[in-house]
Amino acid sequence: MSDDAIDYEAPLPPYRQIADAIIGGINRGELRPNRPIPSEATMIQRWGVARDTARRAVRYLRAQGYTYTVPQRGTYVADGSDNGVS
Amino acid sequence: MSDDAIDYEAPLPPYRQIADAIIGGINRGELRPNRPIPSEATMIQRWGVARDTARRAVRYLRAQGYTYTVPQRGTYVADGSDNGVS
DNA sequence: CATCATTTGTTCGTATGTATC
DNA sequence: CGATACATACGAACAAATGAT
Repeated sequence: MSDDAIDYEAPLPPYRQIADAIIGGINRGELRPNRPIPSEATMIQRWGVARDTARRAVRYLRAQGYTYTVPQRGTYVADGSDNGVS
Repeated sequence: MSDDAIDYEAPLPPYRQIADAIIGGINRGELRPNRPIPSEATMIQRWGVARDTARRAVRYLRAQGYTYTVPQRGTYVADGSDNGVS
Protein backbone atom coordinates (compact mmCIF):
# COMPACT_ATOMS: atom_id res chain seq x y z
CA MET A 1 0.00 0.00 0.00
CA SER A 2 2.43 2.51 -1.25
CA ASP A 3 0.13 5.51 -1.28
CA ASP A 4 -2.23 6.76 1.38
CA ALA A 5 -3.89 9.37 -0.78
CA ILE A 6 -7.00 9.08 -2.87
CA ASP A 7 -7.12 11.05 -6.09
CA TYR A 8 -10.70 12.09 -6.57
CA GLU A 9 -9.86 13.60 -9.96
CA ALA A 10 -8.50 10.36 -11.31
CA PRO A 11 -10.44 8.27 -13.80
CA LEU A 12 -10.26 5.31 -11.47
CA PRO A 13 -12.92 5.56 -8.75
CA PRO A 14 -11.77 5.73 -5.12
CA TYR A 15 -12.83 2.18 -4.27
CA ARG A 16 -10.71 0.91 -7.16
CA GLN A 17 -7.72 2.92 -6.03
CA ILE A 18 -8.00 1.34 -2.61
CA ALA A 19 -8.49 -2.10 -4.10
CA ASP A 20 -5.43 -1.63 -6.27
CA ALA A 21 -3.43 -0.57 -3.25
CA ILE A 22 -4.47 -3.78 -1.49
CA ILE A 23 -3.70 -5.86 -4.57
CA GLY A 24 -0.29 -4.23 -4.69
CA GLY A 25 0.28 -5.27 -1.11
CA ILE A 26 -0.68 -8.82 -1.98
CA ASN A 27 1.59 -8.92 -5.01
CA ARG A 28 4.49 -7.54 -3.03
CA GLY A 29 3.93 -10.19 -0.39
CA GLU A 30 3.10 -7.70 2.33
CA LEU A 31 -0.33 -9.27 2.57
CA ARG A 32 -0.02 -13.03 2.61
CA PRO A 33 -2.53 -15.80 1.91
CA ASN A 34 -5.04 -16.42 4.70
CA ARG A 35 -3.92 -13.26 6.45
CA PRO A 36 -6.38 -10.42 7.01
CA ILE A 37 -6.45 -7.36 4.80
CA PRO A 38 -7.02 -4.03 6.55
CA SER A 39 -10.42 -3.85 8.28
CA GLU A 40 -13.12 -1.52 7.05
CA ALA A 41 -12.43 0.78 9.97
CA THR A 42 -8.74 0.85 9.05
CA MET A 43 -9.48 1.68 5.42
CA ILE A 44 -11.83 4.45 6.49
CA GLN A 45 -9.10 5.98 8.63
CA ARG A 46 -6.16 5.35 6.34
CA TRP A 47 -7.73 6.68 3.16
CA GLY A 48 -10.30 9.01 4.70
CA VAL A 49 -13.21 7.48 2.87
CA ALA A 50 -16.75 6.48 3.79
CA ARG A 51 -17.70 2.99 4.85
CA ASP A 52 -19.51 2.41 1.57
CA THR A 53 -16.32 3.09 -0.31
CA ALA A 54 -14.35 0.69 1.86
CA ARG A 55 -17.00 -1.94 1.42
CA ARG A 56 -16.98 -1.46 -2.35
CA ALA A 57 -13.25 -2.06 -2.37
CA VAL A 58 -13.70 -5.24 -0.35
CA ARG A 59 -16.52 -6.44 -2.58
CA TYR A 60 -14.38 -5.77 -5.64
CA LEU A 61 -11.41 -7.68 -4.23
CA ARG A 62 -13.67 -10.61 -3.40
CA ALA A 63 -15.31 -10.53 -6.83
CA GLN A 64 -11.89 -10.55 -8.45
CA GLY A 65 -10.89 -13.57 -6.40
CA TYR A 66 -8.17 -11.79 -4.46
CA THR A 67 -9.82 -12.26 -1.09
CA TYR A 68 -12.55 -14.11 0.77
CA THR A 69 -14.64 -12.89 3.66
CA VAL A 70 -15.51 -14.81 6.80
CA PRO A 71 -18.67 -13.41 8.39
CA GLN A 72 -18.14 -11.73 11.74
CA ARG A 73 -14.43 -12.35 11.39
CA GLY A 74 -12.76 -10.50 8.58
CA THR A 75 -11.59 -10.52 4.98
CA TYR A 76 -8.55 -12.57 4.08
CA VAL A 77 -6.13 -12.93 1.21
CA ALA A 78 -7.07 -15.89 -0.95
CA ASP A 79 -4.48 -18.57 -1.51
CA GLY A 80 -5.45 -19.57 -5.00
CA SER A 81 -7.61 -22.56 -4.22
CA ASP A 82 -10.92 -22.53 -2.45
CA ASN A 83 -10.59 -21.88 1.21
CA GLY A 84 -11.81 -24.60 3.54
CA VAL A 85 -13.29 -22.38 6.14
CA SER A 86 -16.54 -23.52 7.67
CA MET B 1 -3.19 -31.37 21.41
CA SER B 2 -0.28 -30.84 19.18
CA ASP B 3 -0.33 -27.08 19.08
CA ASP B 4 -0.78 -24.66 21.93
CA ALA B 5 -0.50 -21.46 19.97
CA ILE B 6 -3.50 -19.35 19.04
CA ASP B 7 -3.49 -17.37 15.81
CA TYR B 8 -5.74 -14.41 16.42
CA GLU B 9 -5.57 -13.29 12.82
CA ALA B 10 -6.57 -16.65 11.38
CA PRO B 11 -9.91 -17.04 9.65
CA LEU B 12 -10.84 -19.67 12.22
CA PRO B 13 -11.71 -17.98 15.53
CA PRO B 14 -9.63 -18.85 18.62
CA TYR B 15 -12.34 -20.92 20.28
CA ARG B 16 -12.50 -23.10 17.17
CA GLN B 17 -8.74 -23.52 17.12
CA ILE B 18 -8.88 -24.77 20.69
CA ALA B 19 -11.84 -27.02 19.97
CA ASP B 20 -10.00 -28.49 17.00
CA ALA B 21 -6.97 -29.15 19.18
CA ILE B 22 -9.18 -31.04 21.65
CA ILE B 23 -10.85 -32.97 18.84
CA GLY B 24 -7.40 -33.90 17.60
CA GLY B 25 -6.57 -35.25 21.03
CA ILE B 26 -9.73 -37.31 21.02
CA ASN B 27 -9.10 -38.71 17.57
CA ARG B 28 -5.54 -39.59 18.47
CA GLY B 29 -6.76 -41.39 21.57
CA GLU B 30 -4.98 -39.07 23.96
CA LEU B 31 -8.35 -38.09 25.35
CA ARG B 32 -10.46 -41.18 25.88
CA PRO B 33 -14.21 -41.68 26.33
CA ASN B 34 -15.59 -40.73 29.73
CA ARG B 35 -12.31 -39.12 30.64
CA PRO B 36 -12.20 -35.35 31.30
CA ILE B 37 -10.95 -32.89 28.76
CA PRO B 38 -8.84 -29.99 30.09
CA SER B 39 -10.77 -27.77 32.50
CA GLU B 40 -11.57 -24.19 31.61
CA ALA B 41 -8.78 -23.03 33.90
CA THR B 42 -6.33 -25.34 32.16
CA MET B 43 -7.33 -24.10 28.74
CA ILE B 44 -6.91 -20.53 29.92
CA GLN B 45 -3.38 -21.34 31.07
CA ARG B 46 -2.39 -23.52 28.14
CA TRP B 47 -3.62 -21.28 25.36
CA GLY B 48 -3.50 -17.95 27.12
CA VAL B 49 -7.08 -17.10 26.33
CA ALA B 50 -9.95 -15.60 28.29
CA ARG B 51 -12.43 -17.80 30.04
CA ASP B 52 -15.09 -16.72 27.60
CA THR B 53 -13.05 -18.23 24.79
CA ALA B 54 -12.46 -21.47 26.67
CA ARG B 55 -16.16 -21.76 27.40
CA ARG B 56 -17.00 -21.19 23.75
CA ALA B 57 -14.69 -24.03 22.84
CA VAL B 58 -16.39 -26.34 25.35
CA ARG B 59 -19.84 -25.29 24.17
CA TYR B 60 -18.81 -26.02 20.59
CA LEU B 61 -17.44 -29.46 21.47
CA ARG B 62 -20.65 -30.28 23.32
CA ALA B 63 -22.81 -29.03 20.48
CA GLN B 64 -20.85 -31.17 18.05
CA GLY B 65 -21.39 -34.23 20.21
CA TYR B 66 -17.74 -34.71 21.10
CA THR B 67 -18.21 -34.17 24.82
CA TYR B 68 -20.73 -33.92 27.63
CA THR B 69 -20.56 -31.70 30.68
CA VAL B 70 -21.31 -32.58 34.28
CA PRO B 71 -22.07 -29.39 36.22
CA GLN B 72 -19.51 -28.52 38.85
CA ARG B 73 -17.48 -31.55 37.83
CA GLY B 74 -16.11 -31.19 34.36
CA THR B 75 -16.50 -31.95 30.69
CA TYR B 76 -15.87 -35.48 29.45
CA VAL B 77 -15.24 -37.16 26.14
CA ALA B 78 -18.44 -38.69 24.86
CA ASP B 79 -18.52 -42.40 24.23
CA GLY B 80 -20.23 -44.12 21.36
CA SER B 81 -19.44 -43.65 17.70
CA ASP B 82 -21.30 -40.45 17.03
CA ASN B 83 -18.93 -37.63 16.37
CA GLY B 84 -21.63 -35.16 15.49
CA VAL B 85 -19.88 -34.57 12.20
CA SER B 86 -22.47 -34.23 9.50
C1' DC C 1 -18.61 -31.15 61.51
C1' DA C 2 -15.98 -27.21 58.85
C1' DT C 3 -12.61 -25.66 55.40
C1' DC C 4 -10.48 -25.35 51.09
C1' DA C 5 -9.51 -26.08 46.20
C1' DT C 6 -11.56 -27.11 41.94
C1' DT C 7 -14.95 -26.65 38.40
C1' DT C 8 -18.82 -25.08 36.00
C1' DG C 9 -22.72 -21.44 35.96
C1' DT C 10 -23.95 -16.64 35.64
C1' DT C 11 -23.74 -11.79 34.82
C1' DC C 12 -21.75 -7.39 34.24
C1' DG C 13 -18.73 -4.32 31.17
C1' DT C 14 -15.43 -3.13 27.15
C1' DA C 15 -13.55 -3.74 22.58
C1' DT C 16 -13.22 -5.06 17.58
C1' DG C 17 -15.05 -7.01 13.28
C1' DT C 18 -18.55 -7.57 9.69
C1' DA C 19 -23.63 -7.09 8.10
C1' DT C 20 -27.45 -4.31 7.35
C1' DC C 21 -30.36 -0.31 7.00
C1' DC D 1 -21.92 9.13 7.62
C1' DG D 2 -24.83 7.47 11.11
C1' DA D 3 -27.29 3.75 13.86
C1' DT D 4 -28.20 -0.95 14.89
C1' DA D 5 -27.42 -5.96 15.07
C1' DC D 6 -24.62 -9.93 15.63
C1' DA D 7 -20.43 -12.77 16.61
C1' DT D 8 -16.28 -12.85 18.90
C1' DA D 9 -12.74 -11.93 22.54
C1' DC D 10 -10.90 -10.11 26.99
C1' DG D 11 -11.60 -8.95 32.00
C1' DA D 12 -13.71 -9.25 36.39
C1' DA D 13 -16.63 -10.83 39.91
C1' DC D 14 -19.61 -13.80 42.36
C1' DA D 15 -22.53 -18.10 42.93
C1' DA D 16 -23.10 -23.05 43.53
C1' DA D 17 -21.85 -27.76 43.66
C1' DT D 18 -18.35 -31.24 44.28
C1' DG D 19 -14.61 -33.72 46.38
C1' DA D 20 -10.67 -33.96 49.36
C1' DT D 21 -8.72 -32.84 53.77
